[in-house]
Amino acid sequence: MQISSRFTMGVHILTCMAVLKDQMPMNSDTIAASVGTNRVIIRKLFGQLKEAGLITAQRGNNGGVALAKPVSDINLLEIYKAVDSIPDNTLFHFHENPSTLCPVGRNMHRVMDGRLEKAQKSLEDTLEGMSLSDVINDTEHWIALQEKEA
Amino acid sequence: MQISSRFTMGVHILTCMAVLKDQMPMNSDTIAASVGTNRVIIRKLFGQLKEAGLITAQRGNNGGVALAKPVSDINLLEIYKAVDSIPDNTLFHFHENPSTLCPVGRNMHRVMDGRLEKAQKSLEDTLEGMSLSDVINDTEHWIALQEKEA
DNA sequence: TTTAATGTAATGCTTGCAATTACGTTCTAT
DNA sequence: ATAGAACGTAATTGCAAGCATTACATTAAA
Repeated sequence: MQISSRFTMGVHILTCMAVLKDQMPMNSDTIAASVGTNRVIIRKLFGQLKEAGLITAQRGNNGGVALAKPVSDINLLEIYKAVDSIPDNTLFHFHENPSTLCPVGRNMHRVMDGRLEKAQKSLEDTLEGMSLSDVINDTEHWIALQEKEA
Repeated sequence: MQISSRFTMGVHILTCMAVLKDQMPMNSDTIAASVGTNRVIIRKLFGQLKEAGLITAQRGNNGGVALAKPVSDINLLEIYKAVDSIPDNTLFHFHENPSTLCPVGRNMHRVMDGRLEKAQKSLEDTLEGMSLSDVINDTEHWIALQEKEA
């Protein structure tokens, strides 16, 4: 199985908010158009990003969302954890009913759980080392190049 | 989402084959009982493990499966790749239709693809560094402890 | 008070996993 | 030869999750 696209959508949302800041306040319609999905999907993600303290949201006329902290203080792991509701240390799905009678089945969890945690942690550590501000810089770099060409 | 339990089942199968080697040749019924699933599930995994060159299978009376190489030559990444059919570099599911009109949407793939690959690779590198023989040793260690207690 | 925005409940569609039944195929032992 | 044991595989079902969509509730500014 794959990790859901909510993660890349979450990064996309925050990048939009930073790069298109002259269009603030951003709303779910604008972002949904950029992401290519429905506004309700975006609003659900707003809720999760807000919950994680990454954005603030304002209802009402001229409402919309805004970044809650400097983008240099946000890393990709935070976004991943905010939107991809995988409980801790369960990226790998263990088969549930190994036999307690078989000496191998009886010990599989004991033997494997630590290894699975370690594998998951290396993925998460890598994401943690990636800053949202770098993603934004790269995006702006490409936009600048494309504007020069045009 | 989670990575399917086929991975942990695959490790379980190979561990059974190594640890319970006095019961060879192993068959799908015995292993299905240890894993706690149906024999057809196990046979499908046999097919994938065979495809990956990890085991051999013999039909017919007194058939069954056997390890195709020394367990010290098998690492957990091989098992993962054998059974968890995630095409290369697609552990993360990217949202499919970012707008080409929006300067952010237009560049999301360019900016993110390399980062996602890198994150996936750290998970895979960690699995690659884990040997099946270590898993088997740990399992046998626990079995020995439990036999001493009894 | 109108309007624009988020929040959320309900529904449907699709996909993938796991389990199961049933049957086909192959090989050994007698 | 043939009976039986084993893998191989097709078809079906149940179930859960993701994503999309519609509809409506709530909020707040102009």
